[in-house]
Amino acid sequence: MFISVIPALKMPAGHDFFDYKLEDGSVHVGDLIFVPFRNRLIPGLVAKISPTSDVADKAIALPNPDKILKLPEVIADYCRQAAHELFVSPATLLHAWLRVVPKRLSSDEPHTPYHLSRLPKDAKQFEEKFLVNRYTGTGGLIETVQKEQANGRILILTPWQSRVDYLKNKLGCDGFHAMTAAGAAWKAWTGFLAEPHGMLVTTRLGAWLGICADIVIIDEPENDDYKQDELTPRYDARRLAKLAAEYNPALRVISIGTTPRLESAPSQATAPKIEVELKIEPLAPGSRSNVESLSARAANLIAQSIEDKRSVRVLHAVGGARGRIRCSDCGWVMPCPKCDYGMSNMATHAQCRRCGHKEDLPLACPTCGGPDLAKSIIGGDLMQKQLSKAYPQGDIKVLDLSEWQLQSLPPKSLIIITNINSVGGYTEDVRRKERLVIAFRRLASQASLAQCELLVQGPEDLVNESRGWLDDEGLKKSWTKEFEDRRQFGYPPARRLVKLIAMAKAQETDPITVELQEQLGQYGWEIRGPYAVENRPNTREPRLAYHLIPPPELDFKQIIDILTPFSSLGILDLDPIAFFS
DNA sequence: AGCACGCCGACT
DNA sequence: GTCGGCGTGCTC
Repeated sequence: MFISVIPALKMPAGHDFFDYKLEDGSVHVGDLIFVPFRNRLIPGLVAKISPTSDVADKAIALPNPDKILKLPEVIADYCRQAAHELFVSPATLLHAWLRVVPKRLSSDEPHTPYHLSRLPKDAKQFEEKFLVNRYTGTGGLIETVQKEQANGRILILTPWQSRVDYLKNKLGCDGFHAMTAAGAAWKAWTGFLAEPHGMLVTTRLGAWLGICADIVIIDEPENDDYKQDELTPRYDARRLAKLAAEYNPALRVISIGTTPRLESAPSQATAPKIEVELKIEPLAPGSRSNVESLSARAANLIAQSIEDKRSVRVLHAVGGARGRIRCSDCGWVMPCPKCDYGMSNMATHAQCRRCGHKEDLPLACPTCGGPDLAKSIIGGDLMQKQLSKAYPQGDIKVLDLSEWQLQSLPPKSLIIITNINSVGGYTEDVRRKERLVIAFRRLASQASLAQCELLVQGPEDLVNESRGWLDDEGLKKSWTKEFEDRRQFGYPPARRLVKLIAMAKAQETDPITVELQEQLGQYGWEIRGPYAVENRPNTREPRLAYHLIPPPELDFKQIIDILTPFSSLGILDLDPIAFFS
């Protein structure tokens, strides 16, 4: 007997199985076992059992292999298909999923996780809900979990680590994310598999476990953070859940969002109206208060709230003391010596927001000798100081975007967004509006649930438009306009755009462009680029990004098959989140 | 001979 | 992607 194994290690695309000769003992497809590879034992997934092997001469003989876990048989095909779509080897994907397998395993006899073989009566495989109160509301996540608990094993996916911790507590179950220690994470997900009615909360990291579940619940599916866009493999947890449902027809996927996504087909979904006391304040030079970045109106509302003994929360995306270290005389900006990005003034030191590098604060401008290096937007720490001084008796907190995720809003407080432009986080221009609308609706929902008053400052056109985003009609209008813009410039979701990232320096006649033009251009593909990837730490190799736009008649499968031979050129991404980096 | 380094190809 | 083998060239 020969067994074909997917080893859990990084390996270039093109490699599929490694065969071993089974001398005695029994294994099944889906078993996770230890196999000898080079000079070590590594975990591997049994993907095929066959009496013959094409590489019988190379196959190492295995006497009774050590079993780690038993997983459902279908996981082998699921892993191979997902790897195929991602242009990586199944081995690389399995390695990314399993991460660290403990050296010492518990002595329990492993058993295959049981799951349903068909959909429960009257259940739909895909359900989509849109709610302002996604967690504790009627039909919300917590109610859904309680209702479905009897129906099998439930995997809950959420975009952020802080949400994992929040939902774990709310639901009283286990969970893990990238910051969970390896042993604890292993225990969490293997424990989930051991229990037929298990519950687990995780981020995109654990999305593959959906293939072992009966129900996957996706929290805030409109959030881009479901997509790993920095490392390989660049998988999208939402796609993995959908693929798992194709391989396990009994798997149900329930999505609970607040804002329908900008999609390639006009969405039929209705966005729930967010009822919130919204005040908008266009940023104008004349309306400053004595606190930088806050308008006179904001200051008035703060004073009023303090008087009424209400809390105040200010969302300000810039951290530290100053966003940049900029000379007020000549405009010099302190660059990071490592990656050239502008450094931020963190009060005690200068720090690069991109690569984290720290430096001493300069005393004067190295170009002109000017002493004032504070000509830049105020940071949250300095704003907090100014506010605490102005309103010493009030409960005022200035929070940046990441702190905001960890805080719950005091009921009936005053919420101030210093600049609506910053709530979507850092994004390339193409997707700025989309991210902004989704983030704004999320913030407005939070404010609505805590019955807060919301003051939004920002550029006049944006703050004026923002009120419309709160209801379905205004949102559809914005999405229609946004979709039309994307169509005009040939960006997703209006057109499919495949990103290729290659390790190469820009040069006059680029060999990759020549190859792509020759091989794809003549079949109706449009090739754009290369674009030099900016802001790379100078210790890293330079990279080039290309856009490959397939002719519209090709479907997803055909595109993958055509592009597979090009995967050796670099990283291919069928569904990129960022286009130029 | 002993060692560092870099290139190349195989890994079952 | 990673590791080991092997050739090269430097030093003792």
